[in-house]
Amino acid sequence: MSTFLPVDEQLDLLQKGAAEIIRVSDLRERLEESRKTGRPLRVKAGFDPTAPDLHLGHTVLLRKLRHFQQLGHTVIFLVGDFTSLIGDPSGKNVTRKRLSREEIDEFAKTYQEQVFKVLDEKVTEVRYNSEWLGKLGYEGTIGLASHFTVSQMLERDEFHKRFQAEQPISLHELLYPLMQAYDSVALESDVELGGTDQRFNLGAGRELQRQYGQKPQIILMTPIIEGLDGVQKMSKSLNNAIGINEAPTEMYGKLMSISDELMWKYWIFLTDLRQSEVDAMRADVASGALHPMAAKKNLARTITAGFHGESAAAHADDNWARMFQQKAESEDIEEVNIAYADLVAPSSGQAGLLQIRLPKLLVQLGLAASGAEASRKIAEKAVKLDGEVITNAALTLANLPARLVVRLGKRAKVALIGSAGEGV
RNA sequence: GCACAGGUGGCCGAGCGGUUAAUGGCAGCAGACUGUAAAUCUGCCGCACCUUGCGUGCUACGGAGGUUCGAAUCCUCCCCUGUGCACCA
Repeated sequence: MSTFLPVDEQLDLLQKGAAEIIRVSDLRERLEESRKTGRPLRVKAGFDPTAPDLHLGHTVLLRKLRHFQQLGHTVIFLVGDFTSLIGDPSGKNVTRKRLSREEIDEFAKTYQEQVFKVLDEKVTEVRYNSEWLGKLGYEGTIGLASHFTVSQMLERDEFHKRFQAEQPISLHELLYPLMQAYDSVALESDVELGGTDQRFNLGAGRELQRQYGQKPQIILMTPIIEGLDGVQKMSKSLNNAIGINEAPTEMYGKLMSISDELMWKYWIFLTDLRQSEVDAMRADVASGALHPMAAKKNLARTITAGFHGESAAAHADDNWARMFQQKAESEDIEEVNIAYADLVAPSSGQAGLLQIRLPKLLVQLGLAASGAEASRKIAEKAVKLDGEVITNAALTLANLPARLVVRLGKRAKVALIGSAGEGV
């Protein structure tokens, strides 16, 4: 049953956008064997069910998994629930609290909802590593640990750097690579995918499989892509990420804000275009045949459509053009109901005058983090009310149920100020 | 357990008794510029209040006390990190 594509075609797709494959020749060999016997490859990728808020950086890996699925191989979505069960006090989080079974299930569920925006749910095998790690016990753990030496562990760049910098390394952190490696043994994986930052852990899997008499898995590493700033890796905590659950207009707008240089990477890692197609487009921009902004709009639209559909992407496209190219207000800015009482100065409640404090309004709208910050922004002439720059913190309203378009920098919101306690 | 070196604002890192809400750098925000950007330049970058003033008050340099007119800076105890030594059923 040779339902698999010729090996060269499979390799062409799989190699696109991969940072590194260990080793390509092994992958070819294994693909040939699979095609001959009709046995799909078992392709594993692990996920911690702790931060179920995926961004485009995560989708680089997911897209690659999807490619394996498209070629008919078996993708195993491995939930690393065991590490969460025992609690992980690593890094700066002093003590990440130990999660309950229910919490893990909840996280895993929301994780999968997001993952299956890219992966095909019907053909994905979902597994939990507590299935085998939970049974290992102390004895099993020691046995596992005996396969590695301390200096092997310290070869890991992360550990090495921390050791050199006299930063703390908790003992249990050394055990995580072992657990991940054992996952590969338990699943008898043919291929494991991970980010380039996972190199060490992925390699540990190969090593351990060899010691357990299995053929070592092939490693396919996907690059860590830069976030909106174009320098640091995309990460929610660095505030440079595009979440896959973000609204179409947000997603589109953020994509438009990346640098031209970064755009080409996004084309390769976040769309299905082949390398040759991207190269062609890049040549067109270089020659002046294609405006870089047009290429970027196309990118923003393509990616947005992948998560929200064509019509939502088209709408985001129009909206962006109106907001930034024509400098008009967005069609669908968020409206926020605010109680009048929350906007007046606590001390001077002047009767008759509908006077409010603008800083309070900005805070209520979420446009400023604090009143002090809002006051500064007003002084900087960064705040616009219905299109007019405002420099005075005190604001008198004409009548009470009021509607104001408030803009601070790039962001704008509509304030609906109600009369009494509870908004409009 | 002992010794030594450290713990400063989101991060890195100065300051080591007083014009210090605390030099710099990074990150962030805003303005200008532009093709939306990026790069560059400029301003801001603890919180609250209003009289928006080079205003008033509060909070802040691991924690708790203490010395002093005055402490991030000196003392005591405690907590945490690293390094070395010791110990190790």
